[in-house]
Amino acid sequence: MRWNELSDETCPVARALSVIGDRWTLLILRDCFRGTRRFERLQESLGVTRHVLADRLRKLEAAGVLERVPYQERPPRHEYRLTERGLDLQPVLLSLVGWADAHVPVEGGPPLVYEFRDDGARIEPVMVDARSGRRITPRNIRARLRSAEG
Amino acid sequence: MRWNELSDETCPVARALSVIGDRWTLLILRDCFRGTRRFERLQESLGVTRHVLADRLRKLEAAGVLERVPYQERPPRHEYRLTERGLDLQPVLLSLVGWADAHVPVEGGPPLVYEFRDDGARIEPVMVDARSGRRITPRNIRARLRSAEG
DNA sequence: CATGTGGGTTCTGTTTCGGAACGCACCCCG
DNA sequence: CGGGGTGCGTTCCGAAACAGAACCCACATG
Repeated sequence: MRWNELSDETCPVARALSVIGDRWTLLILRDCFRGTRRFERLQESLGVTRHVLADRLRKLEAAGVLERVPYQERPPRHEYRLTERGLDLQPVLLSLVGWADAHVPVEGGPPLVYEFRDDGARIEPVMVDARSGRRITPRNIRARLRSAEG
Repeated sequence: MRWNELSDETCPVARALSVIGDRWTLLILRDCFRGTRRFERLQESLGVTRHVLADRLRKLEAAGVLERVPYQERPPRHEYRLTERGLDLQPVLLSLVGWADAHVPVEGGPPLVYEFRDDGARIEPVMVDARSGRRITPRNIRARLRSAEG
């Protein structure tokens, strides 16, 4: 299978990965969530080659995850900002962080923590069902094919 | 930066991606969550080359995400099963699915849905704070560096 | 003995990547 | 005006990863 054929797949995991499944893409997005928006800053933060960075930013823009916003003319300069679609990737990043802190830890505990903006309360992200609020675990849910009517 | 140097990074996203950031790895894990456990089944389901599949399975086993469980001797055969560490990746998969269904949809709506095993209630996964139950959105949380004492 | 199955390894040619240099439009400084 | 700095890429080359296909081996079955 060619990598860009993934977007034709029915499976939602495959479709998501066709956009963000690249090695560097999630690291770029991590930096965007941190507030890094400019090419030069991304490049020095990530250590990725400029060529690859330019390519990924173009693809993320084409996918509607980032948008180029001009911040000056003459010379034309712009920054890359997360769109709503990009912001919606936050759960993916948070899940990765949660998993890494639990299973690939660094000594001294998690180097960064999340807290609510309004009251500073520490956050421990978990997945629940939106309606019932019930906790989702690997064992208490199952997937079901929604063929014609679900 | 070399790809396998990622595991030395402090950033938890980078550490997670050093394990599962490969193109194929999350697709392999998706199949494992579906119950596919054997080399031959994975290969035909994914369309990945046998070489790459063998390599990724070895790496996932080394990372403790999958384990080889023998199911017969003579000839020795084994299957790959998710460990606890692997099962804990479920939120990552669920977030990807949620994002893809919202932003890279297929016509006719999501092809598979999740429900609770005990009562069959449809699940819509969202992230909340484990303690307070408050919903997590891209805008209402912030990250904070935990330098010495957090 | 021929065929099939499960689980790989070995080849070869194509993509992709990393590293470094180069290009270009502009600014500021003297 | 000349030289350096900045921001954002593009071009080039050798190295790594990949896809596709063939091959291998230990069995089981007929």
